[in-house]
Amino acid sequence: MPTKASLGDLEQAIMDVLWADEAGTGLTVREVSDRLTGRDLAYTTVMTVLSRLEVKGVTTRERDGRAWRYRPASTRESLTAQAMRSPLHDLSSADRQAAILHFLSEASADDLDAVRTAMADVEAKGDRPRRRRGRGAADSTG
Amino acid sequence: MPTKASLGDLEQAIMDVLWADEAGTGLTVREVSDRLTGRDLAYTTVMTVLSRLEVKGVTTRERDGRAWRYRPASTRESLTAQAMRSPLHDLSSADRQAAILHFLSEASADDLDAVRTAMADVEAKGDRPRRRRGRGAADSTG
DNA sequence: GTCTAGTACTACATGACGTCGTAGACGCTA
DNA sequence: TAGCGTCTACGACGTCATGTAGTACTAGAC
Repeated sequence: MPTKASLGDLEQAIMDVLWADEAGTGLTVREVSDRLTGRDLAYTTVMTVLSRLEVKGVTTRERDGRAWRYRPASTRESLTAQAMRSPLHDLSSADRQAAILHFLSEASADDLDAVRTAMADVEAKGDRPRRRRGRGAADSTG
Repeated sequence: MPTKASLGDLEQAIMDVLWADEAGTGLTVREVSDRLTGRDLAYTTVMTVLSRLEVKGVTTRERDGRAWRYRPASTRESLTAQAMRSPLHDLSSADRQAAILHFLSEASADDLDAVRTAMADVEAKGDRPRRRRGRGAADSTG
């Protein structure tokens, strides 16, 4: 898996389509292509990007007859979290702390709320080995 | 000012040198070049990268005789914080929350401590009622 | 004038991405 | 069995970011 999970515009747009798939059975190239509104791309373009995404490990695919069905390899929030973590990766502990402080000091009120809520959640889970599906923030996106 | 502040390896290494400059008066190309240990680069290579960094807005420079003195345009933590913020940029509020939750749920104990401390700090400073979208993204960072 | 140390400008390779075209395989149908 | 439509595999090309560096020009020091 790539430590760096930054995607290009089209790659991002295609991941959005994949993440929006309610059924969760995955989408064929044709289906992704049809749902990519606003862009008028050749079928092969979508296919190429989907393949690259699979090579990067961002999607998985299974055969469905002659076609492939693509699914996101991870949730949007997981990928986002990974992208947030990545800049911290090579820093010393002190630098990480400073960066986190900086990050929070410039965060919006909404984001700070999210952090508070999440911290409570994480601490609740960490303090006791109790397994409790909280608040539903974790499963909004498949 | 690029929203995206991801740097290449050499760019990063050069920023490290710049950040390590205690004097704070900035470094010339020659000085940066000399302090870049481990790499045996042509003077012009360093110069080129320093110029690009300046174009990107990551460094500033002032004349010192015929030479330029380069300084980081922002602190390491500021740039890192910006890089952490960037993946959240285009997400809906719900997705941001989910991503933040995910980020924290996989953070190390040290990082969680840092978050706690930072939260306390931030809250102490901004004691006003939340719910406000008061301070946004205004910083020297640019 | 000639050195020397800087800068400016140009260049080239590689890799990531966006964008397709072509060739070949598979299944259905006239 | 020959077509036709639908897929995939592979290859290609343009552009942009990065790493890397050469050459030309310039301002002081001798």
